[in-house]
Formats: sequence, C-alpha cells, structure tokens
Amino acid sequence: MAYQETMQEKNWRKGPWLEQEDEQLNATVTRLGERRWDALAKASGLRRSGKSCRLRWMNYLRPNLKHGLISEEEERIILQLHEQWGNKWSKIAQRLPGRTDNEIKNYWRSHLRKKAQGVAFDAKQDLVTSDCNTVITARTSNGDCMSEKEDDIRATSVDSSDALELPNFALADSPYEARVSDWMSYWANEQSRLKLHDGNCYSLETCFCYLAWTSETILIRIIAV
DNA sequence: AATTTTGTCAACCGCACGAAC
DNA sequence: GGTTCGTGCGGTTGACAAAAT
Repeated sequence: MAYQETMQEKNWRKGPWLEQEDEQLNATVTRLGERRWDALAKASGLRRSGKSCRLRWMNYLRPNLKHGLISEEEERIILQLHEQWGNKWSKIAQRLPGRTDNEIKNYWRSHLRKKAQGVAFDAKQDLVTSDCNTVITARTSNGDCMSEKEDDIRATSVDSSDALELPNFALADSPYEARVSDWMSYWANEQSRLKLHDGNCYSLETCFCYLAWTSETILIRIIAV
C-alpha cells in the first residue's frame, strides 16, 4: 500500500511537532523503549505515524543530542569523513556523538559543500596556470566511491605505470574533497578520454571521479564508467 | 517599503534490507 | 520461497527567515 494512501486513510498529522506531542512521545518512549514504532505511535495516542515518531525521537528528542552550532573540530571531522566515505551520513554521525545524520547532512549541504566546491575551483585554476611537478597517480576502484578500500589505495605504493596520461597538476594542500565533475569542462577541452594504468579508456563524459589528496599524491578513483 | 531570491533545517518520502511469519 | 512488517538510510521538499534587489 502506498505511503501517501496510508497517511490519508489514517488521517495522520503531518508537519511540525507541537510541544505537547513531544511530551507525549517522550513519555511513551520512556515507557515502552525505542522499538516497534507503529505500536508505540498508537500507544502514545498521537495521530502520527510510527515513522514520523521515530524520526522526531531520533533527530530531536533523544537524550544527549547536541542542538547547538557545529564546532570547528566537528566540521573538520565531517569534512575528513565525507572525503573518506562520501554521503554515508549515518556512518559519519556515529563518529560525532550527539549529532544526527540529518543534522550532518543538512550542515554539509548548506555549509561545507560550497567550501569543497570552492577548493575544487581553486584547484582548477591551478590546473590551468601551474607548471609545477606534482604527479597525479590513479587507481580505479570498481566499487562505489565510498569504498572501504581507500586506506588500501592510499597505502599502496604507486609506480610510474599507474600514472594517468594527464599533464602534471598542482593542488594546494587541503583537507577538502573535490568532485572532478567540476573539472570536466577543462578536461573535455584537453582530451575526450582517459587512459588508465589498466590499459582501458574511460569516457570523461560518463565517468564520475572522486578526488582525495595527500601532501604527496593525488588519488583518482573512477566510480562509474 | 515591497517584492524576490537565497539559505537553512525539520520533516517527508521512497527504497532497501533483514527478521518474522 | 513468498509476503508482511519494522527499521534505517539518503535524497528531496516545503516552510520560514534573512538577504538582496
């Protein structure tokens, strides 16, 4: 049965929660525990779905939640973990006690994404103007961009056969990630396909790359070809 | 001062997955 | 093995506020 249909049938309330609803939910969760949300919603007397109750509890009412501003340290951690795992918000939230996946996701979208894109733009400027000798190395990853293999990739020593057939780039050291899609327009003018160390060619138009860099190397993972 | 645009965030939605039946 | 239920996740929406025009 469609969710929409269910909501109409049951005549459930939607939208912002009232203080009294919060109190009712709090009391019911304290009594019954954090489980069986449909039954819990019924028992609470609220005209809310179990799903809605769970969300309200998890994101707002749960004890030990922080509701204040994200600190610089937390921001740094978010950036670092997002670079490592991508949009795995719940996983990132586990590393930030008191913060919810929703909160981190919103914070990323409204604050950090722009920062990361800003870094990508700066890096692109470097691509165009620099003649420095930082070597780009690349390995493909057949999984998605959040692959747990990143540490393995970082740890792997890279020989010259792994190098991309691309000009040498310079990038400022940065904790931020950059999405190569921002660079596509530049690359598209330079060459339409990438040849990687595995001998295969990948279309720049269809691939999506994900960058991370250390002080020594830049790692490019092609995640869709 | 009025209107439009942009940013933020709580909540919604659809989907996937595992457990129970 | 198929279905239903409960839960969790990530993307999206919509209301509201602030900023810009």
